[in-house]
Amino acid sequence: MATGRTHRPATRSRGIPEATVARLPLYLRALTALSERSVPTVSSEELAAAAGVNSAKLRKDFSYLGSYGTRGVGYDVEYLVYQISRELGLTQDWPVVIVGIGNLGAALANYGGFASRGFRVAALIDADPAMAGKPVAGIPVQHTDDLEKIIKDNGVSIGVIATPAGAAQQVCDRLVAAGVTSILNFAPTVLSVPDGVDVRKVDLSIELQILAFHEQRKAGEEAVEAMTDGLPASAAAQHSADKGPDGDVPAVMPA
Amino acid sequence: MATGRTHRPATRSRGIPEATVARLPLYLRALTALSERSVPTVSSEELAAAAGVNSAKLRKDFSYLGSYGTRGVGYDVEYLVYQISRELGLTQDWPVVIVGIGNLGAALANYGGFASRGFRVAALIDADPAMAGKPVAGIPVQHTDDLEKIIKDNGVSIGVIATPAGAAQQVCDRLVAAGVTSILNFAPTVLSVPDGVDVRKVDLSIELQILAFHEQRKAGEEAVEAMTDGLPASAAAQHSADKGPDGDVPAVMPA
DNA sequence: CTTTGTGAATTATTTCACAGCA
DNA sequence: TGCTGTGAAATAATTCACAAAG
Repeated sequence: MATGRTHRPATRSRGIPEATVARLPLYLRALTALSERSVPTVSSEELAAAAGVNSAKLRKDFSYLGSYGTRGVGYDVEYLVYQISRELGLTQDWPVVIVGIGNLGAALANYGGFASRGFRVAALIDADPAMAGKPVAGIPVQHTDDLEKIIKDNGVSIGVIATPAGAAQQVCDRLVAAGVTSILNFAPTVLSVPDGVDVRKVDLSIELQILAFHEQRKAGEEAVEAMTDGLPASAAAQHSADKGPDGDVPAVMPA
Repeated sequence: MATGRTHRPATRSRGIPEATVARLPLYLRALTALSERSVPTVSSEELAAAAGVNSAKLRKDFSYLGSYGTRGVGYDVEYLVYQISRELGLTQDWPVVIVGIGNLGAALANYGGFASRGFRVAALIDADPAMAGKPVAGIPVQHTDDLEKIIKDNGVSIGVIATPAGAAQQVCDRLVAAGVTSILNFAPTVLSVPDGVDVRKVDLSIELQILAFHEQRKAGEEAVEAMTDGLPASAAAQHSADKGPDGDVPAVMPA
């Protein structure tokens, strides 16, 4: 049973829709920026604009968390930051390991956003013996042989895979066997994992292909542009750009 | 009307659902692998397994493209590769520029997956004068001052932003003004763009936060595990892991 | 008078399940 | 027979639109 779960719509519910969960980080980022500017409260309209969604969606999203706003006023920025952080589990420390310290792995290790919110790079792991001991982003790279020990010693439950595609599944299997239950995969491969393990993928190549699809369509339409006939205007055509800037569905990366 | 569009369900239709479009690259990758192994045909069941989705979804997805399979047999690998490539617009060349050649930008420039399928890194652009002229991945970095000229001279319609968050919107505005209509944003910011411009984002930080959310839930459930009572087991919790390996919704990156 | 919170309506996506073609 | 293609049913997500709280 995929991450099993019993389920129950009953009572209070704790069933936050996946689509909502995916937007919480966006709200949190916008709120953090407001917090840094010492803005005390914000309306759903303003916050929605900052996060690039519409206000109805934002309010509905927040309604799954509880009633944290004040009618006629808006939301208390600090309070919301705390509530969302807690909901996302960011009030605790999450040690993360990055496996595969090539160009991308190094870029991820150097990426600041990590430390900021609950995440801490506990270790960098690479299969190349020549890399062992060399510091990347101030952290010494360790050899793959010690992967299991590193995971266990640091209590790591989240792993980032930035290896070549060919090595990804094997690395994934070892991470999972060692106790990792969440994986962020940058390798252009579909990983298979047992139930209870979450995988998210980031794939540049897929993203570019999706853009190419829409790009091609734009080009084709220029030609058909004229015929704005009054017929079945049919097909909605929502793709990305919802209202404003929006970014949308899934993500991807190299392929 | 996001990216405008007139549309017409009529006749053949050309309204491929966004969720389907997002999966086509996955199918294409799996098919390409089969093609390299000279596998002539594949069933929806096999291909679905390779792509990490279920076969009903795959067949439904393909049904939007047309009837490319043979009942009782399956799909011709080469033919499907061609059809999907064409649908995604990969049979043409897409010059791409990468703006912001830091750790990440360099990693992207070095990333092989680019060239493979229709995409070509036409130029690397950075604001640091010290970078100008230095080759990264064999391509000389050019200065931001020449951004507009580079876009126009190369007929670029897809831009990748890998700058710090603070510079992203400005770079985006210039790209759009110069003619770019599709943007892949790696900077942890919401970009605003005019209608007709597509933006997709890749955000490491958001992905990690989504994983943390599910991770936290897993931990919480261990405690409640026992009480499989018929009462308010509450919280649904369908999150990721669909059936098999699946990878799911949106994607993200640095924050 | 303003802005939240939320049922109800709408739209999108997934899954079922099976008729029908090769 | 085996497997595709697809209506119809089931789920999920979004948007509307408004009552009610401050």
